[in-house]
Order: sequence, then C-alpha cells, then structure tokens
Amino acid sequence: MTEEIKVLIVDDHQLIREAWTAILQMTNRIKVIGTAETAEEAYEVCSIYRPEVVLMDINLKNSNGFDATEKICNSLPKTRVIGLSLHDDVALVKKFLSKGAKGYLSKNTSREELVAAIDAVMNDKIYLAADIKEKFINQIIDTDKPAEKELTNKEIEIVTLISQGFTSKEIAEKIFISVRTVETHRHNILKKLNIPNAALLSSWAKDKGYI
Amino acid sequence: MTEEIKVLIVDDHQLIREAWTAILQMTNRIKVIGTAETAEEAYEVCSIYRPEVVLMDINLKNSNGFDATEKICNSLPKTRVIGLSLHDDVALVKKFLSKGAKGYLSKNTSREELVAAIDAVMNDKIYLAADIKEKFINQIIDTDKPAEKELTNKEIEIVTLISQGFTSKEIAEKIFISVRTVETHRHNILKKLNIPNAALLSSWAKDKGYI
DNA sequence: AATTAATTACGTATATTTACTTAAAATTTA
DNA sequence: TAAATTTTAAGTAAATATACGTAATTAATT
Repeated sequence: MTEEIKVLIVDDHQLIREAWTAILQMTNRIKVIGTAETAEEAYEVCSIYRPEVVLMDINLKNSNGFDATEKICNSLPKTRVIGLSLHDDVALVKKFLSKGAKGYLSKNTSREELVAAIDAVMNDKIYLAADIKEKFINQIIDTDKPAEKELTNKEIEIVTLISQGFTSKEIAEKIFISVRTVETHRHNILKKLNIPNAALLSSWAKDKGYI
Repeated sequence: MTEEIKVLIVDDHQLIREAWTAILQMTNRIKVIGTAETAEEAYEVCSIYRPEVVLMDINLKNSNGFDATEKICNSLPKTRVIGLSLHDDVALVKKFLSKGAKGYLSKNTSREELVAAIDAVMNDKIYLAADIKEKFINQIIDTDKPAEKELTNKEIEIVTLISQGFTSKEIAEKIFISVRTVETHRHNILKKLNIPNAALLSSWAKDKGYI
C-alpha cells in the first residue's frame, strides 16, 4: 500500500472547491490536503504542506492560474500542477505547460480521467485530456493555419483595457503613451490573432481568461 | 423518516455534473436521480422521472438554462427549478425567476447552502443565495441608479451577433433588415444598458450568458 | 378598439476604429 | 556586442460606430 497522494485544489468558487474535494475523496489513495482561492493562498499552502499535485483553475480572484502555476513550479519543482479550465483551447494549454504545468484537463473530463491524470503526473508523465490531445494533433495537421501567435505583455494589457470598454484615447491617457501607439497595438493585436474588431477581441479575451 | 428528495442536475460539463452529484449524495435525504447536459435532455428526464428539484446551470449546449427552466416550469409546475451560475448578477436572477425558477445560487455558495436551498424550495419557499439577496437589497436602496432595463429579443439577437464580431452591415445581411435598423438597435442597446461601446457590450453579454 | 411596446428605417454629424506603411528608441536575447 | 524583439510613434485613408432626432409599420396587451 503506497502513501496517500496529497492534492491541493485551487479555484475561486467555493462550490467547485467542495465538489472537487468530494469526488477526489472518493478515491482512497488521494487525500485533499486543502483548498485555496487566490494565487497567494495557493503558494502559501504549497510551501507549508507540500502537496504532490495541485489542481489549478485558470480564473482566480485578483489573479490567474498562470502566474500561480509559474510561481509554484519555480519555487517548488517537485509539485506537479494540473491546469483545469472550462475552455478547451490549445493556446491556453500551451501557456499552462510553458509555466511549468504537468497536465491539463477541461471540465469535460470524467472523474476517472481526473484520477488518471493525477496518477500520470505522479509517475512524472505529462497528462492531457483526450479532447485536448485531439485538438493538438488537428492543429499540427492543419499546416494551412499557422499557430496562433502569442501576445506580448503590453498587448495583453491593452486587450484587457479594450475589453473593459476604454477607447484608444482613454487607454493612452491611462497608461501614459501616445494614442497612435495604442492604435498601433490595436492593429497588431487584431492582425496577430486574425480577429476583425474589438467586439470579438473582447469575447476572445474573456475566453482566454485575460480578464 | 421522509422520502428521499429526487434531484436532477443540468450542466454541460461532465466534471461539474459528477462533482455536484458527489456532494449531494453526501446528504442521505437527497437522491440524484440523473444528470442532463442539454435543455432537451433535461426536459425529457423531468417528464419521465419527475424529480422534485432541478439544479439548472445557465450555460447549456446549443441552448441556455432560461429556456429549459421555462419549459419545465410550464409543463411540470410541481418541479422546483433552482438556477445556478458563476455570475452573481441581479438581472440574471430576475430572469431565472421570471421563467419560473424557485431559487438561485451562485457558485460561491457552500454545500450546506445548496442543501438548505433544496429544503427551502421543497417547502414551497423561494431561496436566494445570501450574496444575491444582498445585491437585490442594494439595488432597491440605490434609487439613484435606475434598474437595468431588459433587452428585447431582437436586441439580444443583435448583441449576440455583435459579440461574434459581425459588423452592422454583416448583421443586416444576415438577418435581412436594413443597416440603419441594426444601427438603431445598436444605439438603443448601448443607451439602455449605459454601455459606451461594442467591446464592453461583448464582455457584458458573455457575463450574462447571452453567448 | 385603443393603447403600448417592438421593430423597422432614414437624416445628419462626429468620433472611433481599422488598414497599411514606415521607423526610431528601448529592451531582451543570443 | 550584435541581432532580434518589443515598444514607441506618425502619416494617410477608408470603414464603422456612436449620438440624437424623427417616424411609419407591426405585434402585443388592455
């Protein structure tokens, strides 16, 4: 009989935290040692209780799962973080993995798959949900469509402000740069993502968890 | 000892369905008789198994929780539907209740509150989550700010298309009305909601579950 | 039958966004 | 240090969105 696997659950919704705890506790080998709702809290709990696996949602209060993942993986490399989100998007997954995550699950996965993912990362394997894997492969096959380009930090900052309804002029005043610069960023962002206008950009940013 | 309360869970994410089932099964008085992921499936299960309580998420595949709630409440008035969503927004709650729902919970509620809500609606009471109740009261007190106006069906249709990145011209062609009419709707929508532009409108629509 | 609300549409004017190019300064990476 | 990337900014044009006012037609409600 092996030791229990210590798991930390990070999500900003109480009901979700309780629910995931409940389904993980159904497996005896797994012990949920705690939950966290912010990035800071997640890091603190990790440094004290050293969970072996962290289930990390993308949307956190005042923060996001990427930054939390990065900090935990850098400081505590033994910790395996599994990203979890409603959005089964290839770019999101890549970002999670680039921050040091060892797995990714969409909320379309089953309890069995959740447990399988935890077992896999415990054996130092990378685990991706079946539907995500398929999307990855499709993107590789689709050589016509180039891989989605990453936005720079400034671009993300501007996307966030656009989605909040600020005009280019307002953004310029807000972050102390020229309106022309904001316009340039706007244009580059739309071109990079192949998105026609700010309205769709806004939806896109919501999906990606940028805001 | 009373009968078990029969509950149906409606959500489009498998992990969420399993998780909620798990936390409800912890209470012996409650029996999860099934789950559904679409509006049609929810209605079918209701008409066959007649659950006493339905937990209904707002976002469903190809549909939404409002329409599902309306259909169930109209056809099977004994069924108590409890709305559940990530967005703790007063307008959303009102819409759910107007469709016949008997309760509303945000995902910030605890397991205890979930059970309390089920017990309440079983006693023919309306149950609103504590944080929602507070928002309701605040809105009543805030007589300065007029209550948020409801959008008409056409307006909602157009908001959805705007959020999908279509221009007024494209929308006009798509739904066979004049560009000027689309522009009028656009203007009325922004005025009604006191929103400055399409980018923020798009974020707003996402939050409200219109898309 | 009468009233109200929703949908349709145009006029006129201004503001903002989008498209595309060029390019210097600052920063990061190799 | 050199090379590449990011951030900064401007020019010029065309397309789209926003602000208001007005108003006829249709649908829903009393």
